[in-house]
Amino acid sequence: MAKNTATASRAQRSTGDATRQPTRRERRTLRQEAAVNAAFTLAEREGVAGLTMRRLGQELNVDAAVLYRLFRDKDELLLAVCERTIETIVTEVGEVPGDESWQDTLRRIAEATWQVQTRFPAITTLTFARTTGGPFEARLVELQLATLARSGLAPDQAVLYYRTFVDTSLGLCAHSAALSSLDPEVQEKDATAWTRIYAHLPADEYPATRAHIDHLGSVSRKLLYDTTMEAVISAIERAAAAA
Amino acid sequence: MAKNTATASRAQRSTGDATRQPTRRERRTLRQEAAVNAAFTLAEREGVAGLTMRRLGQELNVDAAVLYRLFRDKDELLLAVCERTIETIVTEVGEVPGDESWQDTLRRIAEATWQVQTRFPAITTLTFARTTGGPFEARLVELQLATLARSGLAPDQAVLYYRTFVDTSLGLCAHSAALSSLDPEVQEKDATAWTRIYAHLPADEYPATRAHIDHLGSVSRKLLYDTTMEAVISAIERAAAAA
DNA sequence: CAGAAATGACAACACCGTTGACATCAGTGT
DNA sequence: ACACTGATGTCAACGGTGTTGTCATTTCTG
Repeated sequence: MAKNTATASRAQRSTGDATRQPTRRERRTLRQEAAVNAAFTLAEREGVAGLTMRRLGQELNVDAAVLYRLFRDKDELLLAVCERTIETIVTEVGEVPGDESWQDTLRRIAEATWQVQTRFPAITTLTFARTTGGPFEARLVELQLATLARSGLAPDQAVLYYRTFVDTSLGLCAHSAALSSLDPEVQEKDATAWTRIYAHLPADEYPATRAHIDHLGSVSRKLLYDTTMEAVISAIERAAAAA
Repeated sequence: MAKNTATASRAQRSTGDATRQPTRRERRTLRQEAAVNAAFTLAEREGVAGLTMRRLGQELNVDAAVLYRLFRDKDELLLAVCERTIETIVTEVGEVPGDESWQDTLRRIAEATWQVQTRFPAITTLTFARTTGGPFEARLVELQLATLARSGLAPDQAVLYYRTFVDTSLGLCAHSAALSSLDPEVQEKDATAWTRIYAHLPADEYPATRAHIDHLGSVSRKLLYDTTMEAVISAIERAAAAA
């Protein structure tokens, strides 16, 4: 009997009957998603150090111990947050037109990754080096490998340049996110370091620094990112042409 | 009179008379350097989370409170550690032969950065996004700008590609270091994810992943790093040729 | 309707960064 | 030689962290 009702309500869920109250299991995942949502808003509002289990509980009007019934520990919560981030990237990438060149598809992915990093720097800092093994991660990997394959590279080369592309993008996004996640005062100090410190170095010992001092402060992180990703795409083009 | 003795002992220090006991100020910097040294060994032995003020004090056979007389807070200690890391990189770069091409000098710098990151992944993870404003950082910036200038790029372009080079190198090194700094069990999980998860995806929905599965596990991080840095150097070459 | 499962609140543990109070010792000026 | 000032070290404490266990209460199920 128990099995029947469970099966029934699960079948019901797939029909989308909204009047029926959700199963226990459904409630559980609903609450997990609520926790992930709250983690996003909390981390971006309070910074990297502000995302603690107690404050997350506060955000959900619930004791922190409850979170340990939804996630084994904080790390598992972060993995769920990470998977959600990847989902956001996949959504941001959207549909790839059939006639789009593989170069433009890579550009589209790089742009989506950057946009998401810009929107959630604290989350990016906390999760950029993790692997979720979740469905959205798998979809993104598939899209990237399929795109690289379109360049005509042999499988081993395609994999090499896939990882080059991904890790370069991730590394730069994480770097930018880490800078955005520092204390505002430290951030200000770093930003003005060029004019505060480097402009006053002795010109005889630091001629190159002096010669370039006017331009050092005015390179935007986005321009830098685009320049690097174009360099990687060019490298892939040349490797594909050689094959 | 007080001033005279102070001046005397400082002059003495510069003469290198080892029999004389050090000034208070010298003792202070000696202890600071000892703390930085201990921070390195402790962080690499116990991991990122193992570098705490209390344990660092233990390592030095001293109460943790003493450290707050050497550094204002943990962040200032980390900045000192970071400057020391840069010093290590500068040392690793060594003397640049006068007839070396600017490309090879960039390769030399990239290699040194990678080597140091490999040696101290935990420290790299803790400090990669910081700016010290210290003397070794200034020297490294000067060397890199001077090298970029040798390519013949105009100052604004030289600065753009200098930052592209640096941030790409730093981002990739930090990414690698972060992976090396995860719990060994998590690290193992991530490393085997390709065969554990991706090899069992349905082939009809994930054809590209399936087609490349044999190669996915066998890309070394160093090869990936070298590939990216060569891509950046090629981009600089093309930009220089266009100018 | 009784029993089992889920949920929630609370206290507690060990550890963290950081600060303040106090004792001790070394070096200096008179 | 002595008093004194400043550096050094020890200890306890504060508020915070991740995490676990206990216990009551609610909710679902057989």
